[in-house]
Amino acid sequence: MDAEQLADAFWGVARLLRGLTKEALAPWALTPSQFRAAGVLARHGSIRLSALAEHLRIAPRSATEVVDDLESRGLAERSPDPGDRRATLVALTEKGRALFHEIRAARHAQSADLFAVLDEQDRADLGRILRRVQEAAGQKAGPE
Amino acid sequence: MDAEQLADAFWGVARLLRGLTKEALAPWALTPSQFRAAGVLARHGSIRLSALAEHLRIAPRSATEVVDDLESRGLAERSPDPGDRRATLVALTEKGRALFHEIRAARHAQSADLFAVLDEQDRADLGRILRRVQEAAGQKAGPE
DNA sequence: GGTATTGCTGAGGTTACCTCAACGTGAGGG
DNA sequence: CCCTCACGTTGAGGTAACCTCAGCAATACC
Repeated sequence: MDAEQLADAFWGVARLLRGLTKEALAPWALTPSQFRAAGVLARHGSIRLSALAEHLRIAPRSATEVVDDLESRGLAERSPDPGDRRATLVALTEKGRALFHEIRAARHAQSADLFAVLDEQDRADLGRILRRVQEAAGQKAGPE
Repeated sequence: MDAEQLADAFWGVARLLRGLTKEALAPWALTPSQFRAAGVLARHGSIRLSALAEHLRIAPRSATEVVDDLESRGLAERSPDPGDRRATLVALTEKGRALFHEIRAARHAQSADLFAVLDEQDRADLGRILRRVQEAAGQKAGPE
């Protein structure tokens, strides 16, 4: 199996997954990048804007923007970092946490559907193979 | 292996591939979308703007833009469709074809590197599994 | 031959990023 | 103690890659 074909097959599935995420997000009018940010906040609790940017692998300035969006919708809130008055901490509000978990469940159900055609063996193989590719490329973490 | 984890592993590898393409394109200052369009033109020869848009799965108006870019760099050219004076045919120039093949070779080498950690069995499994997921989702073609 | 449709493009909008410069704050050296 | 330098965030402004909507030819249909 040739690398080119593998890459092609890859993009096909990637497109499917992107479609699913978009679909799961549509009812709540949340954009994928807002959802990703919410995911980081859900995992890490109250963190600095710059730390959020690092997790998302975007520039700090861009994190400001995503947080603005989430904040304007009451899903996240800023608070001053008590230990350093330059810094701002960001955290999900109760509403944000609830929405995040709701969407995550919907998306989970969808991707489960997508991969449901694979038997347990194939799923395990797929996971193992993907991880090996990532590790070999010196890639530690997935998309946070 | 849980669907969520599979999706995560997936995005990790997808990000790697995206990085590779960007890297291969950088020396020639070609954007990914221009490269994709060039690929369609390389495969299909002289086609209508609207047909190009379909292959790329973008709006016709957006194809106009990509073709503008390629044309301004001397990589593609428009010509009137002899059979329908409303339509415009687009094709790569000689220069465009040469550049496309050069970049394609570079990118091929890179993705071969990325998948080189896998043995033949894993590569075959990966290809088979990805295809099955796509077929089950009713997805015929890869990204043209 | 009048009406609907098709193919392209100008105008203008959106999303998700980016860089650069400014501003307040913190930290280390003399 | 103060001065300079580094850090954290944000305003201003830019970019790529899309989008829709409206307009203008040219074609197709009845």
